[in-house]
Amino acid sequence: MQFKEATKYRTNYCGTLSAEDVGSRVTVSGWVAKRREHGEHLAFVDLRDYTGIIQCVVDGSVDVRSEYVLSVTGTLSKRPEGTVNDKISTGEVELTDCEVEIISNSDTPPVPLDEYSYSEESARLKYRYIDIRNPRMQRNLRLRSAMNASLRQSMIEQGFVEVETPLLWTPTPEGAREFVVPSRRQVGSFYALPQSPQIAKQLLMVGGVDRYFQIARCLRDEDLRADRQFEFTQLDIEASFVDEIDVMGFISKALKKTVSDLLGIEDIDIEKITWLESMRSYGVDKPDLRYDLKIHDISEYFKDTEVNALKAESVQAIVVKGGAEFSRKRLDDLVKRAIELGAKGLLWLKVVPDGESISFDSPISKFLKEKDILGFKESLNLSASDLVLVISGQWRASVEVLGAIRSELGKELYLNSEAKGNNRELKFVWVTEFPLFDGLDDSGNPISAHHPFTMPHSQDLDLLETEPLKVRSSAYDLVCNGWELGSGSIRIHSREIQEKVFKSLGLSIQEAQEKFGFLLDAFKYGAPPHGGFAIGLDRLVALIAGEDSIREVIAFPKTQSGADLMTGAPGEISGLLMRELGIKFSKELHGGQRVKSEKEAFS
RNA sequence: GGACCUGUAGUGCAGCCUGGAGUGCACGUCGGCCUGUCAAGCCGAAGGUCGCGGGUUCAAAUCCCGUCAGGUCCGCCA
Repeated sequence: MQFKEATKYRTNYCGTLSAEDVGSRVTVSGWVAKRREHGEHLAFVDLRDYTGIIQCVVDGSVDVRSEYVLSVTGTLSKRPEGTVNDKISTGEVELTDCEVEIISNSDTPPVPLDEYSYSEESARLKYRYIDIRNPRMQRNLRLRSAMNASLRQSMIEQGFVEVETPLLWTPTPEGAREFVVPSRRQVGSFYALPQSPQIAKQLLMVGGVDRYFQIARCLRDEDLRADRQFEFTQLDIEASFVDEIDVMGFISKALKKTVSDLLGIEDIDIEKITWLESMRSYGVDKPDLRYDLKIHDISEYFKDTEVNALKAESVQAIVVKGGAEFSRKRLDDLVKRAIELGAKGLLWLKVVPDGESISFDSPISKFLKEKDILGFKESLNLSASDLVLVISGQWRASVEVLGAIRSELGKELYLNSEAKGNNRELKFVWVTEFPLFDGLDDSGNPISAHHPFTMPHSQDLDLLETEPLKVRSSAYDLVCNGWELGSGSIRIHSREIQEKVFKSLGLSIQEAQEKFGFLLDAFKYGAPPHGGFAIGLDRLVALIAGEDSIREVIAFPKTQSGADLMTGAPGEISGLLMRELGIKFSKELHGGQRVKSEKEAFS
C-alpha cells in the first residue's frame, strides 16, 4: 500500500502494519471495529481504517464502543507465542502500551459493519455514510477510482483530449425522456440535462478537436433497474478520420489496460459477432458467452409437419443438457414464463433412453411422426437426459423469447451452480452490423435503432429507399456477460446521406432543421468523417467487482422508484422559487405517466 | 402502466399454509464477572404500532381487500 505522509493523527495505516517495523512507536486513527474486555486489567480494541484492522492492547479497561473514532499511539510489537491471528493481514503484530484518544463517540450503528452481517439494502441506503465504511463499499469505490484513472491514462496515451461539455443543454426531441431544468431568465423555457454528450462531441469533431474523451455523467428519466440509474457515467469518446475498426481498437486498448491494471488479467480476449449471428444463436443483441446453450434453427425439418404446434414460419430450439430431470412443475413454470414473454407457448421434450436409441417424453409425443423425431435427432445431436425446449412462430419473436429463457437457465445452471467459478469470468464481445432501423412507428416510419446520425453500412446504401428495415448500420455494441456495456457508431458527415436517412425516418428537411439545426449547420462548414463510442462505467466496474447491481458501485444511488433514502430526494421547493421560475403545479395533470402525444398532453 | 417476491425488537430471521396472550432464535445493546482475546467467554436484563388502513371472526402477525415502502422482471431506456 502506498504510504502517505504522516499527519498529526496518523503515522501509519492500520492494515499495513507488519512484523518488519516491530519496535517503532506508531500512531493510527480509525473506527472501533470490536472491543474485547477482560476485566479491569486488559482490553483489546480492533481499530479499523480502509486498509484493514490492527489490534490495540490496552492495560486496563477502556470506555469505547463500536464505531467510536480513535487515535491510538502505541508500540508495534510481535504478538506473544500462540496468539497470532492469521485471519487478518496484521495478525502477527499488535500495538502495546497504547495511548488512546477518543476523537468522536458513536451511537450503536443501525446497520452492522462486520463481515458476517448483511443488512437489507434499504437500511444500507438510508445510512449510506455508515455502509460506505464497509470493506465491500470501500473496495468498490476504490476499484472505481482506479478504473477511471486507468481509462483516463489510456485515452491520453492514445492522443485523446479531455473536454467537458455542458450539463445544461437544449432539449432534444429524440431518445430517452429528459430531465429538465426550468430557466429563470426565460420563463417558460427549459434546459435539458443531457442523455449523453452525443451532439456536443460531434460538434467538437467539427471543431477540429480530433480525438475527444470525457468521463461524462448522462441523465435519463426512465425507469430504474439493477443495471440502470437515472444518472450514470460513461467513458465517452469521439475521433475524426477513423472507421469502425479504429474506434473498436481505441476502446479495446483502454479496456485491456483497465482489466490488466485492476484484475491482473493480461490481454483479455474480445470476441466479435454480427448482430444477426447474435440474434440467431442467442436471441439477444447482448449475448452472455459464459455458457453455450445456443439456439438452433430447426425450421427446415418441420416444413410439412402435421403437429400443429410446429407449423410455423420458424421453429427454434435450445438443448438443456441434463434437463430431462426437471420436474413437471419446473417445466410448467418455463411454459408460463415463455407465455409471459410473449410466446404462444413452449414445447418441451425430455430425451429418454430407448434401448440402444433415444425417444421423447413430451406432451406432444403421441403426435410426433417418425420424420419429426428424425428431425429433432438429426439437427440437435441429442443424447439421453437432454431436454429440448422449442418455440415456433415468427423468427424474431421466437428467438427473443428463447433468448430470454436461455439467459435465465444459463444463470441458474452454469453460473449459480457449483460451477460458480464461471461467474467471475469476463466474456467481452463486440456485436457489429446492427440494423439501422428497428421496427416502424405508429405512422409507419422506421425508428432509428441507434440515433439518426448513424452511418448506414456502405454496402446497404442502395436499400435506404427500397427496403430500409434491411439496412445495416455502422453501429456496434460492446457486451460483457450479457450486459450491454456500451455502443458507438461511425456518424454521417455527408449532407446527402443525412438527408436520405432523415427521409427514411419520415422527417422533412424543415423538421430536421428544427430539431437538429445547429448540428446540420455545423456540418456545412467542413465536417470530418468521425465516429465514437461510450462505455457505461457503472456497469463495467460492477462486472469487474463481481457485483450484480450497479448500486453497489455508486456512492449514493437511488432506489427503483427514484428516491434517495438518505436525503429524501426528490424534495419540494418553495413557492417563492416556483413563482420565480414561473411554475405552477397541478395535481390533475398526468403525473408520471407516459404521455404519448401533444394532444394527450394538453387534453 | 403491469407481473412476482419481501416487510415481525437496533440488525438478520423463524412463526403465517392449518387464526387462540407478542411465541421464539441468533447478533447487537445495557449491567455484572473475567489478565491473551480476536465473530472472546459466562451470568443477567432491557428492547415490539408484527409497514399502514379497512374487512371477516368470539378472537388476526396469521385469512380477505386496499395502500405504502424495498427488490427482481416486462413495458420503457434514440
